[in-house]
Amino acid sequence: MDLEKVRYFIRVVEEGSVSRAAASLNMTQPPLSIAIRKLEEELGTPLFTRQGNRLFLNETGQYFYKRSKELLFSADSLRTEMRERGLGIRGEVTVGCSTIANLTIIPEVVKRLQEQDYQITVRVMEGNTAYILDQLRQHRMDIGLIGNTFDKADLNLTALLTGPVYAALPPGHPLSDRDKVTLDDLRHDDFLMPYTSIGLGIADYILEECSEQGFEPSILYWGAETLPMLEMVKKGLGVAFVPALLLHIHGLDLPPLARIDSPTVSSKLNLVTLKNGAKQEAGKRFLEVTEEVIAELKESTPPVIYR
DNA sequence: CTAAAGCGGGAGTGATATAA
DNA sequence: TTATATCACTCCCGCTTTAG
Repeated sequence: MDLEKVRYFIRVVEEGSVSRAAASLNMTQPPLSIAIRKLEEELGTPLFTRQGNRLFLNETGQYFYKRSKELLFSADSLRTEMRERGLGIRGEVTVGCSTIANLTIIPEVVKRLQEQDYQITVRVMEGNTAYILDQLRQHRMDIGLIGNTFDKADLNLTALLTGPVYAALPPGHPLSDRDKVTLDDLRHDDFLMPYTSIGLGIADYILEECSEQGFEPSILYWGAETLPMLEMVKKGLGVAFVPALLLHIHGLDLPPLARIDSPTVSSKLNLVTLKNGAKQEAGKRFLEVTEEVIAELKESTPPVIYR
């Protein structure tokens, strides 16, 4: 069904005459008469009853008029929606990230998108690097924010943030009043290590640094998530290692933290996308805002007070 | 493979027939 | 007289064919 014909029909109904409708549409009467007849033929039912040379909208026509108005309204909405999608004002973006990124960066990004009147739905899927890469490759995810660094032929990796790593110290630890510590200071502690599934992560840098300082740490636990490890620290089970980003989470009850004083031990946040993935405008907008949030994060002082 | 030519159909115009 | 239907015609757009 041709929307143009439907538009013509509506005009004929609203003007009450084919001739007047033709004049208001800046055309002559014949094609409009033909358009109405073709529409009736296509629908298989008359929309008007004809008395001599006059048209009167019949019951079917009245119903069709109501539905036509809805149809055109819907078509207009669709047009606007598609235009806004094209401009990146509207759309959906699926992001994979760690719990920490989801607690720090994502809320601020969503807040700004809302403040700027973007109608972008952000779908967040928390998970480890392997899960995020898998979802990206299956086109179920547009953007990944991950801590690990790696080199994969089909993926683009961009560094967004590099910061220090903090050692979370158990209650009563002799170094708990220190601002910074070296790994050598912790050589007799049990380590709770963040597991790296793919590429290089915090644990790899720690192991490398320990090796340089001539010892092999006692690893009590390997875990994928930081927050459970912090609970283990509070129970006095060992020392955990957390990225600087953690300090930007509001309202966490953290154990004493001391910065690891080392050039090699760092925490990163990388952006990962599929190299040949479709770049939709909503995704680009999300990234712009994310980069803005991260730039401000670098400048800001973490809200967490630690010793 | 690309660009021009050819072709057909749809939509429009103006003139006119037709009906109340 | 007025409004719709029909006819012959033009124009334009998009598709197919053809030539280089």
